[in-house]
Amino acid sequence: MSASTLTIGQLGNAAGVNVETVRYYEKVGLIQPPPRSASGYRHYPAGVVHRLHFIRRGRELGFTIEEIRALLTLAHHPDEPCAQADLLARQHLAEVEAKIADLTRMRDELSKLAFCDGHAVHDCRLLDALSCHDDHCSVEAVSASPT
Amino acid sequence: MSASTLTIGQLGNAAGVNVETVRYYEKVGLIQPPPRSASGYRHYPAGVVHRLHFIRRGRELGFTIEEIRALLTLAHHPDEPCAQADLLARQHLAEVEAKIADLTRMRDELSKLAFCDGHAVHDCRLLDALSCHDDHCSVEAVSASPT
DNA sequence: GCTTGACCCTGTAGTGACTACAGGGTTCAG
DNA sequence: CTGAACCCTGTAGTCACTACAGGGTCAAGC
Repeated sequence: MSASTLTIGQLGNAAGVNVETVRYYEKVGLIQPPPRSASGYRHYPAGVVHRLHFIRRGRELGFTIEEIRALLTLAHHPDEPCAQADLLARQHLAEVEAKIADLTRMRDELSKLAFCDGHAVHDCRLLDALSCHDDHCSVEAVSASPT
Repeated sequence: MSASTLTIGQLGNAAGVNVETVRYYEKVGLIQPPPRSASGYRHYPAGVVHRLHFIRRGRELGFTIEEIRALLTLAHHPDEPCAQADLLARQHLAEVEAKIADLTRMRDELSKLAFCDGHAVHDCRLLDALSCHDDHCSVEAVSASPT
């Protein structure tokens, strides 16, 4: 093999990305289909490591594939203003913050009801909290369902 | 229709769950297939509202379908100790906390690099942060890929 | 030259928890 | 009797991979 190119395994190793994932990124168009050897093996120019690394960093920060596609396009036009990249980052930050708020609510509710340490089920705070105590439905209604 | 039973739409309304989702829960075995009318319509006993509500609350707290299945089974045995429900809740709380930690790291990284407000792309902190600055790969390597 | 094991290929199906049709049938009020 | 609102089944789509099945290729050691 040529010294200046990489097999898909070497590329994956270099960028910290699974081989299957590299092929997936090719399929969805995040990386170009590389030249092939006579036997059909992919041979990547070394620069692709950088692109793949960019993609991985983006994923680690929680950007979607589509957002990364947009960011890569922006990165190809270094002289244009980066207002769009800015907007993407702001929107993404807002989404992440919303998810944190969601999970924090969950955590607070969960830690309120954990833990009863071996009571019988009919006293369990968790199962109790999940159940409904309106007049029109009773615990028996749940328990009555056959197993 | 009998006054004591509910159509799937009425059930969904009563428990705050989408009709399609009710059918999905039946398919995966969270709720029993109800009796059908001559024309094939599902007719639910009123108690199912309670069970569906239990499921919805569980989902809101982030439990998976399989966890809810286990909790429902536990709820059917009110005289056994609830150590297992406890364990599920503890594990789930740990997962939620791990997710919060993950997202918080993301948020911190994101808010560090947002926002450059209209600089050109080659100065953009976001794109810069995604890029790699090791010797073996250059920004040109990314920009060189055709669009 | 042959074997062995590590690597590579394609294509498909699975994950979780729904959601969104397509293409029909039923019910009921006006 | 008509039309809207509801119901049915079954399939495919979502997202970002991951896991095969069932092959082919390559390089090193004997």
